[in-house]
Amino acid sequence: MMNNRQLADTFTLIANLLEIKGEIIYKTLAYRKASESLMGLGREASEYWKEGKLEEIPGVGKAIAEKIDELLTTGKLEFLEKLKKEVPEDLATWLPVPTLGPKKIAMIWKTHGITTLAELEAAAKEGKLRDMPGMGAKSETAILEGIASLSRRSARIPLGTAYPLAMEIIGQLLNIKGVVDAQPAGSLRRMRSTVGDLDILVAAKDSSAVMEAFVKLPRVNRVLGKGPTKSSIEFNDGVRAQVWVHPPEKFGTALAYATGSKDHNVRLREIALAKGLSLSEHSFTKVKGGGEILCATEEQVYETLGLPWVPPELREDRGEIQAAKANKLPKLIEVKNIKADLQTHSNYSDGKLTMLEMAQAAAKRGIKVIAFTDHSVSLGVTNGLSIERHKEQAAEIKKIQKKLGDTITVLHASEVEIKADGTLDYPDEFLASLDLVLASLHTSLRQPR
DNA sequence: GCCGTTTTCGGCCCGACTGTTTTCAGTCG
Ligand SMILES: Nc1nc2c(ncn2[C@H]2C[C@H](O)[C@@H](COP(=O)(O)OP(=O)(O)OP(=O)(O)O)O2)c(=O)[nH]1
Ligand SMILES: [Mg+2]
Repeated sequence: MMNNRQLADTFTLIANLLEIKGEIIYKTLAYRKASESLMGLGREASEYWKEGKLEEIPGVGKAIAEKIDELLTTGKLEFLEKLKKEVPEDLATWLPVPTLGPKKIAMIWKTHGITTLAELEAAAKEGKLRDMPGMGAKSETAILEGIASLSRRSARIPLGTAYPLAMEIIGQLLNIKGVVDAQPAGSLRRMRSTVGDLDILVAAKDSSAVMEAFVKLPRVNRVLGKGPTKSSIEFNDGVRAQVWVHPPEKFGTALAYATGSKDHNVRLREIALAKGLSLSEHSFTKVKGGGEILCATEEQVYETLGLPWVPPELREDRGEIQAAKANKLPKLIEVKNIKADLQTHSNYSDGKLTMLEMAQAAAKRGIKVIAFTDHSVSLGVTNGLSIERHKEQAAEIKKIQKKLGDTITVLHASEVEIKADGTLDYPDEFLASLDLVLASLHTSLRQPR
């Protein structure tokens, strides 16, 4: 049975091949949207299917529902098999090459009859691409550089790695004369768990100094583009970053744009159009008769649209527009709302800090309850605690509690191993003496059900 | 191909940068 990812991959492939084929762009868009929608779906599409409700999935209409049905029933799709015969599947592997899109790919394929990435590289090296219409020596070199960049290109970067990197760049940009503000944008500001690149927005009257400094940052491997409003770079490790510079009086529209997501932006722009306004990163303009509204803050952007400000974390076009319209945006849980940390490891097992250090740090962050859930005895690699050592730990926790008074409540707990036979690591009588017990699996994960 | 309290047909966001081009197409954000 195909899962959502496999279905999504199938529709992305269809979109890619259709685009190379030269199909109506909105049709390819529909397949792409359906694919994205499947990726972000909370439930398996097969469940909708069993209930006969496939068309309730956003972006799925009659035609795509029928294709999902065929894929779930047979595991195959006649439409795609036929399409692959018209447009070789290999061509889709060219799309990740920067500067190559569906139009150029189709032209190169039809002119030279080549389909694999290796053939493309060879053709470019032989100088066979430069004579085609709309192409020249530079575009040929760009393709070769693009192919080379594919191997350098890192996967998406975890937020925890990307955020400090971006803040470091922002720190350097803030030092530049004339820079009023610099903020993380894109998926970084939306706090996605991984980001594809580092997007940064700078407020400054004049952009040239920022652009010059940006492309000369340490460890820049190549400059992908450099203009008066936008520049982008690739670092040696393949990580990409881009910066936009807009004047302070446009910072609101610019930040809304740069924060995205793309789909959220499109929704905002549609709402603007319904009000007779055209929204871009620069401003709102009146569709009839002209006239411009500048927004220095995001609040002004949303206010102009008749919406409350939407937290970046929600800007994914996953229902937040509807919620905003109805004034029913959820109140997000923030770090300051966290009152208890009930899963921690101290240096009693595989943690690095002492319990006192951790309890003090937690108290400093406003946390009211901390539970020490060090590993249990059978997890030897983590220095799991014997019952004897638990007694020491209990005594130490008493001392810590005394020292810290009522600033924080310290609980004596354990992350107890569930062993291969399903039993727990300690006898029930001992578990009953703990304040809290977590049970978890670390070994023998491949047993039959 | 999808979608709809202004539409069941006719729209579907809008602009920057590059390289090629004598005014714009393609790609990308
Ligand atoms: N209006 C509009 N804005 C776009 C479009 N594509 C991208 N943007 C805006 C919103 C994005 O959040 C922002 C940065 O683009 P990115 O490609 O870096 O996307 P994002 O950072 O959201 O995701 P990522 O983790 O980088 O894949 O640019 C578009 O087609 N239209
Ligand atoms: Mg990004």
